[in-house]
Amino acid sequence: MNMLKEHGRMYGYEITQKVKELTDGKIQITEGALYPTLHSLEKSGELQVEKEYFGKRLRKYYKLTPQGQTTVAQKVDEFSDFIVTMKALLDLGPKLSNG
Amino acid sequence: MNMLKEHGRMYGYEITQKVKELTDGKIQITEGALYPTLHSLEKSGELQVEKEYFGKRLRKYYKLTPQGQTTVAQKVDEFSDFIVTMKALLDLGPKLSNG
DNA sequence: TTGCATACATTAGAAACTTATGTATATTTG
DNA sequence: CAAATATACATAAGTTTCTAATGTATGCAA
Repeated sequence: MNMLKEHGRMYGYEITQKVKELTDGKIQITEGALYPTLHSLEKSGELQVEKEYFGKRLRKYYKLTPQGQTTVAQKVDEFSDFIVTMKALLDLGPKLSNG
Repeated sequence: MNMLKEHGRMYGYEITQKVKELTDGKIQITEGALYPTLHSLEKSGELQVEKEYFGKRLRKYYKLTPQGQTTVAQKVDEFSDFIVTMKALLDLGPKLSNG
């Protein structure tokens, strides 16, 4: 969801490729994980979908709703807090101080 | 497992309390998650157990085997890498640089 | 024309968690 | 002193969420 904030709108396959690219292949989002999640987020009003054809191939572009933007900001904050907590718990100071 | 490295040996209930304390209550390890994991790690040779009685109450003290120490170091490294990857993916530079 | 990439989707099975329950001892509090 | 809470172990049912597999179809390159 965070990427949608930065990229405006993206379609499923694009998300899998972008994440793979940005993480040097370390994180691979499988279709079985992604598509049900997108459907679920759409249903709960976090995402809005726009169907478009690229040639004869369907693309479903997803973008954040206002509600989705709030949720993203909140989730990213929570994740930041989690990292801070884990650094304290695992004593990860030196290795991560310069990312 | 990382805490075992630092504390030498700990028993299950102690682990739940220590994690709660070190994380200001943000992470609560439930018994249903902890005990099966400890049993599994013991079975796979990562942990060694020493049963002792404190009064009439049994305590099972767990400590890392040499194999377990290797595994901990490896897992902590993996987690550090993961955080670095996620910082890049989520653009978390400012908030966590001095986390 | 065969294989790989793009693009969607679902499903079976596995893994890992939460919540609830169970047993028993020890301590604190009203 | 009784009741509640804390200590200390453990298991089990149910949920969530992931991976791996499978399916359909188009586009492109070897």
